Amino acid sequence: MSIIVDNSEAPEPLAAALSPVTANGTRADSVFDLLRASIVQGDLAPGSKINEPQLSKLYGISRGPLREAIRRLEGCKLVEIKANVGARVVELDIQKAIEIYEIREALEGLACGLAAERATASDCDQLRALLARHEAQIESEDGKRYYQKEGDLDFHYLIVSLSGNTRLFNLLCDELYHLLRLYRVQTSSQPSRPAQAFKEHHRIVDAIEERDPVLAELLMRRHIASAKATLLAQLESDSEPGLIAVAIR
Amino acid sequence: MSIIVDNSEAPEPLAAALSPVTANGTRADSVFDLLRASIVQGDLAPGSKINEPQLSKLYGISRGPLREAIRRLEGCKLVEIKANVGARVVELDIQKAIEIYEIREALEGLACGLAAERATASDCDQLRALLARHEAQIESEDGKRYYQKEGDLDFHYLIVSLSGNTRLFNLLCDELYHLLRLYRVQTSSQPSRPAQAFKEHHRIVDAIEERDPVLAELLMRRHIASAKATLLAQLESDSEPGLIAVAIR
DNA sequence: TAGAGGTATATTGTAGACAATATTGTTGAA
DNA sequence: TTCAACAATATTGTCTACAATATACCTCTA
Repeated sequence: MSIIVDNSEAPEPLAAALSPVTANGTRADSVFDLLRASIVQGDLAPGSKINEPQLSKLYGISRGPLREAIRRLEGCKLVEIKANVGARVVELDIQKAIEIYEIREALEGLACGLAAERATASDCDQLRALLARHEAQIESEDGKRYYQKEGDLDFHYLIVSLSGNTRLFNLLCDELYHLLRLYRVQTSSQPSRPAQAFKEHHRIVDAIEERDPVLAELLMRRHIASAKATLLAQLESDSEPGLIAVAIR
Repeated sequence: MSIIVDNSEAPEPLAAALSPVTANGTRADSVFDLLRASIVQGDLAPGSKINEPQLSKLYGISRGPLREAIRRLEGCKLVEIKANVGARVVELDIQKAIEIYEIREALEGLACGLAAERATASDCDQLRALLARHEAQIESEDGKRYYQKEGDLDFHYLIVSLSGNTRLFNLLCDELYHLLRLYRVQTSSQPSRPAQAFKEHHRIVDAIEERDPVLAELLMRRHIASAKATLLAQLESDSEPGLIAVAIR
């Protein structure tokens, strides 16, 4: 599923890597996508330095657009920049995880409530179809892993898009979710509670289908609060500094 | 109150303007602050084009750091960039205002609940002192305007900081609040309901002081929902396209 | 006159070179 | 051996110039 192509010292690595992904846009946009993917997938380790000359040579572009891309990553909180020192990939700690989950609970609760108000019948069909697909996939081992790894975010992604709030969608899907994926890569990510999560997903869709915004919000908040609780429990056992285990649901 | 000094073709306008504000940091950081202030104060009108050569000459810097600053503004949603076309100051419409207030209600509700859990006695004293100052200022006409213009955000600012959630603080105070200020500049901003808002502020502090997170969250959400309702009512009357009136509380 | 086409201009996107700062390594003395 | 000061290196910050694209204007035709 890697977006990045394996370019070993190709003369035009960026152009080669990006033409299939994003034909339009500037180089700064392209390296932003590439860098974000590299960070989220763990190719650029948390805490590691962003070396401008090195990356500039790797991607075959000059440092100008590269620096613009880094600034955007800073806006997404994926890197931290110190003046005259440079950028480092963000490092995750317990505190940050708690903060993000607090925010996520509030925002996804909002999104779920709005979705319950605005979702059409065909939207609900889409949700049901997604859950059915998950159910089918969850039976095979690969599918199970998929569901645990990406399926959950797919579900949340769809609900947020059904909220109809564009800004909320950007906030969650363009910023927070990428950070969550980063957390996943860092964690050993033992399957925590897939069956329970699956059941909760169904109940959330029930509430949306019944046009019950209050219940939908409550269920989503509880769903995410459970994930936070699971996370905190895992953090108790894992005491490795700098590395934290995060349960995504 | 403008931060920008009136530099008519000065040789080092940026250095002159910035030394008192931010001695450290890069030029990109400095122009970011300057540009954000210009946008928020209305010196750069909504919808207007960000002309790089022009601003570069105005601030006495090259386009490199300027472009980095613009990228950061994009991250704050204060400008919108189109590839090969450039950046424009964001234009506000009803839809965007509604979306922002929905998000604000959820996030400030969260912040207020957290503040009720974590605020110390001295924190509560600070809140009381702030309200007392507002009460004193609200009696003079100037103070009244101040309270309407900035005092309210001061109150919300303090509560968010008491939440103890750094990321939430950044999200609200470094991004959303600047947008709200921008809305204020665009609006005729007739004093909407200062007395009512003042009462609501007091009740919110009561709940925080009594360590009642649920009530604190509820009151804050209601407080902001009222502001949203006031806004929508004003939008009914104002039908000028592109210009919207926003009640901040 | 209205519209299409093409040229001229302006603006954005990018590259490369230089300056400023931080980091690293080395030398010397206590 | 350890620490401090200094030199060497590397990296970041910035500027200037050039290429690519979009915009504006102008001409020509129907």
